[in-house]
Amino acid sequence: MSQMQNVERQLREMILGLEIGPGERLTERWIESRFGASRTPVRAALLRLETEGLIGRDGRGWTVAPINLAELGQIAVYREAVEVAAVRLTAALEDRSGIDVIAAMLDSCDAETPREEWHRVGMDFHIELARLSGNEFLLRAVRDAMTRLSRARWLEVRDEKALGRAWAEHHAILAAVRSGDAEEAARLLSDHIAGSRDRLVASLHDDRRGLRARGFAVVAA
Amino acid sequence: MSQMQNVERQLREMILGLEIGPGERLTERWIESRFGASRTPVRAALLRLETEGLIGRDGRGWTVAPINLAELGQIAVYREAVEVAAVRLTAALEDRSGIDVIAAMLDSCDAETPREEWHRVGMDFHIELARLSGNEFLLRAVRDAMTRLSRARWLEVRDEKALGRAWAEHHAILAAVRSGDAEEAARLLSDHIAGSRDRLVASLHDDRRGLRARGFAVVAA
DNA sequence: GATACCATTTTGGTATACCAAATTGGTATC
DNA sequence: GATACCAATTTGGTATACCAAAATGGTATC
Repeated sequence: MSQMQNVERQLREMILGLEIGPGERLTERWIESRFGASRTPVRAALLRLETEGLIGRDGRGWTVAPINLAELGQIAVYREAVEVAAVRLTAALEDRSGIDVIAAMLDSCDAETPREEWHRVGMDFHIELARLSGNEFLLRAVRDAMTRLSRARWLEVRDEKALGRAWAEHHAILAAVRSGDAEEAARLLSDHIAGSRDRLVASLHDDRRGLRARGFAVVAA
Repeated sequence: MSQMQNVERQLREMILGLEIGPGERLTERWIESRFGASRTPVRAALLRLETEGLIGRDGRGWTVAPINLAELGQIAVYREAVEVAAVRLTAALEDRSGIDVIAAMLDSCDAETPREEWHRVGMDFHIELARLSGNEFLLRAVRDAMTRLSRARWLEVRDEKALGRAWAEHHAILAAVRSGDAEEAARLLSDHIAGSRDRLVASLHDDRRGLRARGFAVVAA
């Protein structure tokens, strides 16, 4: 594990965990002193985070990517395309063992589970489902999309009922995959993604003043 | 245009143009002397090319990505997902002017057009069609897929008849988009991509000995 | 030929100096 | 307050030195 990878991982965690907020300036010298690394691995880490869309350029300097409401809609279209393609492949597979693993992962979440874990499992459901497709490009696309959505999903106000509904939808998708019904799985997944996007955009839009009050950059376009 | 961007652009061109062949070793010091740059911008350029899938790691060193026949199949599935999603969005648009630009681009190719231009326009057709969708993620996915396919498509043995057929398919897709028939456009595009993949894989598989004789790394998995 | 050993060379990770470009903050003027 | 000017500071692009890890090639042995 090189220094570069360490810095990249830690920065990613700080950004996704909102310790460094959307829109914040990032300077190489700050990162160096923060992580006790020299400029070379820091710069390499920044380059990699840039390609993940977590940071971008502001003039010459670096900033953390803002929460972009318009982008959420575009990502939803993108994820629907790649996730549905993946779930069709997965539903055609004979080996169902991977589905059981995912179901167990979903079931590991209960009333005692911390919110962070619910958040992670909710995203991993999609990533792991795509992994079962065996298509590396679809997997990477889904993982990329979930990373880009991670902060927004975390900021979304969700109650127990919403979580319960999402989990029920997850299970329904798994059931369709398990029974080899690719059309049904695709339809359920499409609906799930669309519903998820609508609730997400509405929640963040309603709460944008509150988010901005916390210093987060929230942009509409 | 920084040194890093210059090195990245030139390296990409050399790789896509097969001046540096699939599987070849790349060392930072060679690149430095080749382009008269120092290590820092060279390393940054390498990192970026790595995320584009054009180069990868061989142990600690760098190599140009091989021609991977299995990957071609996976990319085809991926491109179908994202290109079809994009063409559906585009077919729903009221503004058809972008379609005319693409049609004109296709028509710019004739018997006098050098092969390089046919190659570029053939790929740009897909990229520009995706651009019309207005979805940045779909556009980037299509561009990424075409970049990864570029070398293989160049190496594919194609005669005038094959090119003519591909161009007719391009025009048919455009016509469906122009008439707002998203289903027809999606179907035609899917068929086009599947046909294209089958011919590509078959051509490269048939010619793999010849390619290896040229020093190109061609792998099946 | 195959294998082991070892000295030498190569290579990528890192640290740091230098410098131009950009930013910031203070001051003056209206 | 708004605007202009400018010195000081900050910041990222680049160059280069250092070093550990990896690779290479020669030699010895079976």
